[in-house]
Amino acid sequence: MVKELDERTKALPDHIGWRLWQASRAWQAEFAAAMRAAGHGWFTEARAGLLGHIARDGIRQAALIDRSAISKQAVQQLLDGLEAEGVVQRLPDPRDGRSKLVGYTSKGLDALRDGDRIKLEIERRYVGRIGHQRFAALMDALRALDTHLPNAGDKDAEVP
Amino acid sequence: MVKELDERTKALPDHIGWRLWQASRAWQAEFAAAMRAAGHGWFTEARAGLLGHIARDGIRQAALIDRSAISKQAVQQLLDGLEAEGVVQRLPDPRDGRSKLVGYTSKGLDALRDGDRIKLEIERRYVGRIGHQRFAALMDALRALDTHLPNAGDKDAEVP
DNA sequence: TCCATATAGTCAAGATACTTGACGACCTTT
DNA sequence: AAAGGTCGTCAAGTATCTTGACTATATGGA
Repeated sequence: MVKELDERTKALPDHIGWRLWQASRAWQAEFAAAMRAAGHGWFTEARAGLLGHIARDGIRQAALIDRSAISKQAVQQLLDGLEAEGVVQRLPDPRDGRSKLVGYTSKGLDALRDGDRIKLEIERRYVGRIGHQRFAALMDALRALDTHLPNAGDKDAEVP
Repeated sequence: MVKELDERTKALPDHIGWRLWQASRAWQAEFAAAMRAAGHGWFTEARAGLLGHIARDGIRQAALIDRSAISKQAVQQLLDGLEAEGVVQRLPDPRDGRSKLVGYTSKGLDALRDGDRIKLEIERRYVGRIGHQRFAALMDALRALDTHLPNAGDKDAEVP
């Protein structure tokens, strides 16, 4: 009946949202730490979320805003930071005077390569922990869910 | 070969971390929106993350700090906000003059009840989307992973 | 062609959610 | 009772994200 032990062994929430949140945060933290340890000190979880939407061959900034679940101003500020770090660059779109094309610098592409390696390492560790079968089932279920988020700054996002 | 269409159909990342992140963010957004719609306007995702660690019968603040993956000052500030909203209350620990016991007010317990209902609704929708079997496999794999995070402000968290 | 309207990006200001550092109050151990 | 650890707090700063207002460019009719 020791109170201290009680508190440490007390049951945590055990529903899908909680489990997803815990797993996601743990993965992000592990990945970001490994990236920073690999020499990419500019790497943060917020920036990672944005970079995930930027294909290797670049993307129009407006399309990036569409895909991200954050406001266009937030995207802009993150891009400002990434550009200042020399990870991405914004070039004028020759086909549209309003538009900017967001692409990686060579520094950015280097980071992507390290990121791919780290992802595989983490994945291997996960497979080791829960087995191939469970891991495959996890990916399968997550793909089937195919969740997507509305854009924060977009008032009409609810209308299908 | 329309560029616009290309950008919208271009493949997103498809690794475990990305999928977890997308699923987690979508769940959180859905849950928080439903909570606010249910009259709990004070509900935010950051606060939700903390409340998840507070059992119905309360917890010592120090234990809460232990469990959360954020600094003790962050926990404190979130508690300050929740206390100001009348959701939780901090009482002195009769057994330790330094310690505070964090517990729910009746308003907080009301929110927990609504939260439980909303969780089940979302879960039902997920099961409808991917089927019982996939959903069970998802929960099973996430439980097996049993991820946990180190505390941010704790320098010695790495030492086992 | 010219105007109305929509789209792309930016600038500015502010809120929220964190961080590190310093500190006072209390407990425990010797 | 003195030393050192734990618990909570105060203060200040940073990163991330929001809303609002604005400019420049494109588009689609009248």
